[in-house]
Amino acid sequence: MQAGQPIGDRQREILTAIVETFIATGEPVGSRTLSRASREGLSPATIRNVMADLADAGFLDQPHTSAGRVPSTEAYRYYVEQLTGKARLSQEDENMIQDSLHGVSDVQEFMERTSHVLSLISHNVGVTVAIGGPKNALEHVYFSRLGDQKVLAVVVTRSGLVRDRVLRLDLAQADLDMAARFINENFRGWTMEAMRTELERRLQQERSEYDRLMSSLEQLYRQGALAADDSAQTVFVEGASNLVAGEQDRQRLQELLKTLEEKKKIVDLLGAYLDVKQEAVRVVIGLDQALPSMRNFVLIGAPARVGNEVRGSLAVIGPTRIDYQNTMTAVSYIARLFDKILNESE
Amino acid sequence: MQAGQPIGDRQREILTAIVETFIATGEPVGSRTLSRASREGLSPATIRNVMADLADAGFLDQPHTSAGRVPSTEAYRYYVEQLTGKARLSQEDENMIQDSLHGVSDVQEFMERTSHVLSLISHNVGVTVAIGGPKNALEHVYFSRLGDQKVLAVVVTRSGLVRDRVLRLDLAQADLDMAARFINENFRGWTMEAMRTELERRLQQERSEYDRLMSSLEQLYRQGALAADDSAQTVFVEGASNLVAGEQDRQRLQELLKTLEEKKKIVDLLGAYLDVKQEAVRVVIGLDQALPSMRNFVLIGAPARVGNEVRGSLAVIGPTRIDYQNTMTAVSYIARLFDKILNESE
DNA sequence: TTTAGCATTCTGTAGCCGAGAGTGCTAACT
DNA sequence: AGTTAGCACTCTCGGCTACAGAATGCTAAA
Repeated sequence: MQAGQPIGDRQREILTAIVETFIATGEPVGSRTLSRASREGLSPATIRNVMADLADAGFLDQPHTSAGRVPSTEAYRYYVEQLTGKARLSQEDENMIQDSLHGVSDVQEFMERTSHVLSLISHNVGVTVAIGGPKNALEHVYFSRLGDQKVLAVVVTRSGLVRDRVLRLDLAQADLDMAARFINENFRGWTMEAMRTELERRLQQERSEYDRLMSSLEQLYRQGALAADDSAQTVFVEGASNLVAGEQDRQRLQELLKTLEEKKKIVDLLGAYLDVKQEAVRVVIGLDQALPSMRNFVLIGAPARVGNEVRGSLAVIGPTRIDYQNTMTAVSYIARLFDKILNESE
Repeated sequence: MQAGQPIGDRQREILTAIVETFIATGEPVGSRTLSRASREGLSPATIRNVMADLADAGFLDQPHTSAGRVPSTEAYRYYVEQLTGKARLSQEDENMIQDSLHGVSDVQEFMERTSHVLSLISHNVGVTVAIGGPKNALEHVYFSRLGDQKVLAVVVTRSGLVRDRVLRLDLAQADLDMAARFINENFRGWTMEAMRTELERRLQQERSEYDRLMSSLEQLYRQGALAADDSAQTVFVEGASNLVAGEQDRQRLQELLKTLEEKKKIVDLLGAYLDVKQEAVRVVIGLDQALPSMRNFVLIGAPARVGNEVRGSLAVIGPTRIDYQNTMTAVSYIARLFDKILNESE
């Protein structure tokens, strides 16, 4: 068989068996083991032939001459494509999710709990990012003078997301109140994005005449009082301790944990791979492209949306040797749940 | 020398040397090494005698017959007591702290960054807890109906802490506004604690006559709309990856990381050991009392206060073999900085 | 009181051996 | 042509031994 050729039935079957056995045991798979497991009762020798072909085609690696075979990155990709996706969550896992997420009503909390429950179910690292999208509708703003040069700005969106930030500004409470009243009266219900462009337009236009209100607004706007919403991303990483069992090399383990501690990298990772437009669960095999420390790691994730609006993303990060089927089902289940639960509250 | 006796000059000197060498190298310390390092030029034999005494007194352990000595828990305690505390932060560390904490103006953010910078400086785990104390003065409340059965409650305190929570309640926006206005007009500037007791009193008193406002208030109060402030503790744990290098036993390493993931345990730990009344840095040697997985671990922490009010706590968690002097100075430095920086903003 | 010397004890590493597992190839079988 | 049995070969891993190195404890001398 040539490298890169499509593979036949028997090869597919054996490849699948190898991947599954390796995922289950973590040890290189030999022809004898496979022969015993195969329901067609093929002899080890036959299987060896097939394995040699698969190895030529780049689906199998061999740690050393006389060891069994280990699935290559390609093999995992192929395996995942084969997966029917019609598996169901175990009752136990489903209960766990329901218990954990029941009654939650805001994105932040949902994401926090999700990362936890994902780590429990997958026995790997659960990762979630909550995003305050620019499409959120403004509900209410509130400014409060804290002291010299300090102003607290609170923005509440219709979906219940609350963002606060402290600005360096010296405005009197009266001016702040005026500014807040202006915004609340004029922009309630607008999306954050629209509100900001409109506000900017007005500021431009009326800049000439010196106006107390406009001046306050300008200052607040420039300091980002109203930008608080978009790029605010909160990252939750849970279950990093699960990696200890899987990773033998201490050096690598440490790098791995360190990477997970860098929130920004996590945001970028999810951002890069989880296509916002696509709803389905995405499986990315071979994370070392993005994060060198994550050689042999995979990402199983999905965007979390309410209706058409993306509010964050959820994923499991784990070694290639992960239970794809189960993890995918769990991720997809929770992504749907997200929509269902949070849709009510809008 | 009897166990429990006070120790003499030479013994103290040698004990200190042992502790310091062990902290530096991590290997059991032998008499020859010590003899070479000792500036008095004592012979190994002499030192062996002293070491035998110290071992009798319970300050030294011996991993096995022909190994060097290792400081016992008692030895660390003694060592820490000896520490003068007049050490200064290295310029480098000081810069790192200043860069990291400069311009921060709220407790949450301060704590988040502190845990990070502490982990960098100590090469161990930086842990902080931000507390919204009951003594916080109320600035403003805001209620918003989100949809069926859902109400968003936002509480802002004078110090700029913002707490939001979603309640299951079915009240009209008009009722919510009325309730909010009532609270804002009557209780602005009260401490959360005082506000709640007074509110409860009034609710008791006027329960008989059915009043729309009172009913709304009661429902909000019962659902914890105003309790959001006290027990709200946010935990930041940073630098767990540093433990990988130090801990050999994988099993233990995993337990350790798992423990650090349980936020509640961390809160309890800091709560139990950091005496609110005491200002100084506290060093707790032997954390296994509280957390069995933390055998051979120590806590170096301090309460974080603004004026007389405690707003959180910060600490480093690491193995007994930690740089006490430097860590203590850093913790104490940041604790003072906390007061200084945040005092301005009130 | 301190030191030198020495027998003793324990660890860690290197090397060796044999068992076990697996492959690849060839030749026989269906 | 596809499948299987047989066999030589390779590589890992666990156990065992031997040995060097580091420290100790004790005794006796300075």
